[in-house]
Amino acid sequence: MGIKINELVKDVRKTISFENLLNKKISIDAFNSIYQFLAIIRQRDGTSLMDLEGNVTSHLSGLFYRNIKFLEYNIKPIYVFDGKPPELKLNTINERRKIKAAAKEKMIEAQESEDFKEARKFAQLTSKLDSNMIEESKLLLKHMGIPVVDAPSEGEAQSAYLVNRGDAWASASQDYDTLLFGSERFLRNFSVNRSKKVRDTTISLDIEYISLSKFLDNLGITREQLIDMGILIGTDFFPGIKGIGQHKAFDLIKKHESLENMLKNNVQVSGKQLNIDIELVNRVKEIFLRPKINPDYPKITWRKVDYDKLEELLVEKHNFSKNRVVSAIKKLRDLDSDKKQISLDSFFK
DNA sequence: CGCGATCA
DNA sequence: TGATCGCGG
Repeated sequence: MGIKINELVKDVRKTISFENLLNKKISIDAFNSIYQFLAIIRQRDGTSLMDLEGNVTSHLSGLFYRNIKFLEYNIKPIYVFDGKPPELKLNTINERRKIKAAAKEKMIEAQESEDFKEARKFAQLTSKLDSNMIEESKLLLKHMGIPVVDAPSEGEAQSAYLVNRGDAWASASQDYDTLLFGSERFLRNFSVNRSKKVRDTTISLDIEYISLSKFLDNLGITREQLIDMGILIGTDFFPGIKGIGQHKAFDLIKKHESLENMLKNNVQVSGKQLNIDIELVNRVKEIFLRPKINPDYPKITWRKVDYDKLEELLVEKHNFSKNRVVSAIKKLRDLDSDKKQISLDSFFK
C-alpha cells in the first residue's frame, strides 16, 4: 500500500496535464500499474475479463490500450518489474494474502445473494498476479516495442535509479514510497482520465506531479529524515508505531531530528515510551538508502511495434475481438507512417 | 480502465 | 460535438 504522506505533499503537489509529458520518458512501476488494471477492469459483478481458457486478461487489456495512448502522445513508457522482495516485506505480503482471502469469501457471499455491487467491491480486493501473467505482460510490452527493466528487488528503487541517472524523466506509481527511494520526479495517477476544453484545445487533467527536492525543502527535512518518518508512520517494511501518523511523525522529526535521537531520548508517544529495535531501524533505512538495484540494465530503447505478434497474442491466444484490436493497432501503424503523432503544436497553435 | 455506440 | 453508459475477454 505504501506510506501515507498524502497530507504532507499537499503544498508541493502539482496537478499537471498530459501535454506536460509530451516526449518524456516515464519509468512505470509495472506491478503497481498491473494490479490497478486487475482491480478495476472487471464486469459489473466483479468477474475479471478472461479468455476462453479462463485466463485473466484484464491487465492485458489495460496495458494495451493505455500504452497506445502513451505512444500517441509520444510519451515514452518504461516498465520496471519487481524482483525478489526484501525479507522485511514478507510480513506485509502475508497480511495482504490474508486480506485477499477474506475478501474472496465476502465476494462469494455477495455473489450468492446476488448483490453484484458488493461482489464487485470485494472482488477488487482479491486481484492476484501470477508468474504467467507477469510473463505475458512483458511479452505484450515487447511486441509493442516498449522497454522492460527487471529490478533485482523493489521496482520502485530501480525506477528511482533510472530517473536519477537520467534514463527516465520521472517515475510513476501510486505509492509515495518511490519518494523515499529517492526519485527526484514522481507521478501519480499517470493515465489519461479526464479531459476538458480550454480555448479550442483539449487538455487532460489529474496527473499528480511531485518534485522530491521541493517536497523536502518545503518541509525543511532531508530524505533520511523522511525515511525515519516513514518508519514511524509505517511502510511495507515496518508496520509503524500505533498512534503516529504523518503529522505526528513530522512534528517528532522536527523536534528530535532523527529517529535515533528519539529512541535515545526515551520519547513518549501517547503515554508510552517509543521503542523500536535500532538494528531493525537500520535495516529498513538500508532498504531505502542503499536498495538492491541493477546498475547495468540493458540500454533502454523503444523499438518498432510487431503488429503481427501483437495481434496473434491478443486475438488468437487471448480471444480479444479482432475488430477492436485491428483498429487499435491501426493507430500505431498511423504513428509509424504519418505525422499523426500528437505534438505540442496541436495543443498550442 | 478505455472504447465505441448512442443520443441530445 | 460532447457527454453518458455499457461492455470488453
